[in-house]
Amino acid sequence: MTMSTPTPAERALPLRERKKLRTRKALADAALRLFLDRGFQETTLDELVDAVEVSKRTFFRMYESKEDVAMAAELELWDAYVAEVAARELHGPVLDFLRETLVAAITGLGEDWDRRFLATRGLIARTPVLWDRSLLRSITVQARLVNELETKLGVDSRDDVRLRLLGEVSLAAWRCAAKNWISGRGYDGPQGPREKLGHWKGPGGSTQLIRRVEDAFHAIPDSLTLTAP
Amino acid sequence: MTMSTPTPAERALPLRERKKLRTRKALADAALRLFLDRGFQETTLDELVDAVEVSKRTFFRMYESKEDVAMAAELELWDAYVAEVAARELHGPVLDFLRETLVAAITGLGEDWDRRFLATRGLIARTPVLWDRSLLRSITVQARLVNELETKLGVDSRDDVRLRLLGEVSLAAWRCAAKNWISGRGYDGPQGPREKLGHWKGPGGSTQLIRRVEDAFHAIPDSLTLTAP
DNA sequence: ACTACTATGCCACTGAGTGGCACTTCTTGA
DNA sequence: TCAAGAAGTGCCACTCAGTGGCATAGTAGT
Repeated sequence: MTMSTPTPAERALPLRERKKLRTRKALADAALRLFLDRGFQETTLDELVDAVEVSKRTFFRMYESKEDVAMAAELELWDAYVAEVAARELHGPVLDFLRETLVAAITGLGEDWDRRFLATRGLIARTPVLWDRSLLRSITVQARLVNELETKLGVDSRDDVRLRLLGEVSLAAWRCAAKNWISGRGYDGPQGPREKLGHWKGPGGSTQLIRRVEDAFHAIPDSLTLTAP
Repeated sequence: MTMSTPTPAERALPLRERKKLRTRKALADAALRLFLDRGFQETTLDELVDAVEVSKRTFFRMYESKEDVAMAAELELWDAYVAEVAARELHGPVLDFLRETLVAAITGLGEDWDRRFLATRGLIARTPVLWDRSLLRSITVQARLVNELETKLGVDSRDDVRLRLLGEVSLAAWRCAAKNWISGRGYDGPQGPREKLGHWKGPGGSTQLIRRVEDAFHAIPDSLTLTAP
């Protein structure tokens, strides 16, 4: 386990918690490295656990499954998203709220996350079981979001359908955005070429990801009226 | 393995195929019975396989996983849906097309399916792993649908986002519909009380399911403009 | 009947995930 | 400062889905 200079936030936590977070992070880092190197299926949990010098039992106290540790970066995003939704005031169109909040969550995660997430999505894209799990997580987070929004709006179960649909649509937009972000490098979205933008965090960076997200959200109304000749 | 009077469609198939389909069905039936009786997690594959007097190896030639055999009825629906989409002419609003086709697929599956599907959804609702798997399948079918629609429409990858979003939204509507169908028995949708309808296949029948589907699809445009005070 | 072919059975094996208990390490309160 | 007590960890045996390989039995075509 490598030592690193603890952030102020870490310092505030009791020693026990800090240690726990450190092995948690060590597991995620080693997992990403091993999986990228040898492949997800090809790497066994025992190998991962040996590399971090932790028992398998401890691993399962940190992560629910082998898939989850590979997608640790994505799980961080979802936690940030839900927290952001809970923290923000809600008024105006809910769909806009969900988009803005998602963008805010991405922005708030920093550059290190940026790199890890890019690598993670690459791994997910070429590993079917991870792809499935990622899909599933994106739907599960929708339930958490809708739950939060219900409290905020105080809706009864009658309006439920609309709210749930809205959650589904938002996460659907996310999935489209994330897919395009990884696969389509040379694509200029409806907002025109990117060179004019000025500062952005390089190819595949979170700035590009955010643009994909906004493109996808903006495409929603049009998609509903899509008509065949 | 119980014998039953073969339908004309079955008679057309070679003997080998018929046998295969029969064990396939026997597995699905026994699985549903056992899982409903003892619970999904509590029943092992070996027990199921023993009950049908088939080897475990054979089981995995029929179904991909333990989850899949429990959701056999749902898989039938998805196959029917995709087939229906492939068979129909496409013109007019694509969202309407997807709704109508889904309704047609449900209608075409018959009363036996009706009963099995109701039981299946009940099982899914109280079994987390099945719930997850069902969610996943509903997203996977979306990929198949979009694929089919792409061929029909001849769209380039630029329009892809809209088409994919449309697929996502449709399946999202389905998930809402299916959830409400199982959980909310006493709920009168926006189309008014049901007693006036005349013929329908009883509580939880596919006629009710279809109404849920139509309600959910109709709620889509409204949900997008949902606004907080 | 003879030959493809293909579905099935059998069996050993992998590997994720769990339960239980002993052990170590941190926290807390007197 | 030191003794509980709590929380985290390691070890080990176990369950059970899912797979690979090969022998066998039943089916289709000639």
